[in-house]
Amino acid sequence: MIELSKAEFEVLDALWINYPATASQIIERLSDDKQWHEKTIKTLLGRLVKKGALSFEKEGRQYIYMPCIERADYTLKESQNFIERFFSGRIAPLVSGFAKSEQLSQQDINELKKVIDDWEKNQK
Amino acid sequence: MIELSKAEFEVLDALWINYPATASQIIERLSDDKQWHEKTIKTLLGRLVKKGALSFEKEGRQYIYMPCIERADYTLKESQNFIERFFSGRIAPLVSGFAKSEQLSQQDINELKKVIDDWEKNQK
DNA sequence: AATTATAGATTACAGGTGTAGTCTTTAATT
DNA sequence: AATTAAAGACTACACCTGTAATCTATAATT
Repeated sequence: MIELSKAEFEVLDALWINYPATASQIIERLSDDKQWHEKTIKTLLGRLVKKGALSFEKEGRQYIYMPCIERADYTLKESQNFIERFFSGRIAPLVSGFAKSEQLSQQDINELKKVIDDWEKNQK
Repeated sequence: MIELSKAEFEVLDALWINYPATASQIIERLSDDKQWHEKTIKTLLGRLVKKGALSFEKEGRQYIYMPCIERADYTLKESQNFIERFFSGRIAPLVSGFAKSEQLSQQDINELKKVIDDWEKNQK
């Protein structure tokens, strides 16, 4: 699996919003939340290309970037990894930890119920 | 929050199994799963002390280590952090990702239902 | 008492990461 | 055509991390 650092992930995340996109567009998108220097983002784009998470095509003197991996795939793998490391691979203890510390809203509960519901329908 | 590396967490995790404990006991516990050199584990213990995750008392020429933080607290914070970074702070999309990729067993579902049940009882 | 073994302290070192600055090339502007 | 500006390439550098090896002090053994 491709391993991304936190900062690299955030750059890729900005691309996932809408792609293909140029470096300037990505920099623009990130400028709301982050105080990153343009050069910093360019460095991260380069590292993402090197790691195989992005590809690009030349257009004039700019690059047009495209993700090579899907967000859902990446986050699923990270989630599995996380749950393995901290909860021996079981998901309920994670949710239970949230419940115990009052981190769950009624909306979370409703959404979780729906996930369970859909899962059960799928079993039949 | 105290930030631990993966390796540091695993050492602390071995201490959480049962504490207080000496370095040798921790090394012993880790030897089943890990091929770590004794020196490596000592280094990690030192870093954990420096980060404030462990304390110790001298006993003869050994140290007796104690965790300064609880596992549940640490994993809860890591979980919040994780879910914030990857799922904008919402937990259901994580579970949903597992469901979609057939990562959920009937047991997981049962456990999740119980968590929801307990949560609802607690609301009344 | 002298020697040895062992615990912890200190040092090492390469690769990853956050965070840019400088260099080079080429498109755009004067 | 000459100059400037901007894109990407390359370089930098300190701190973190994994993974130990060496140094130092002291408890244990001969």
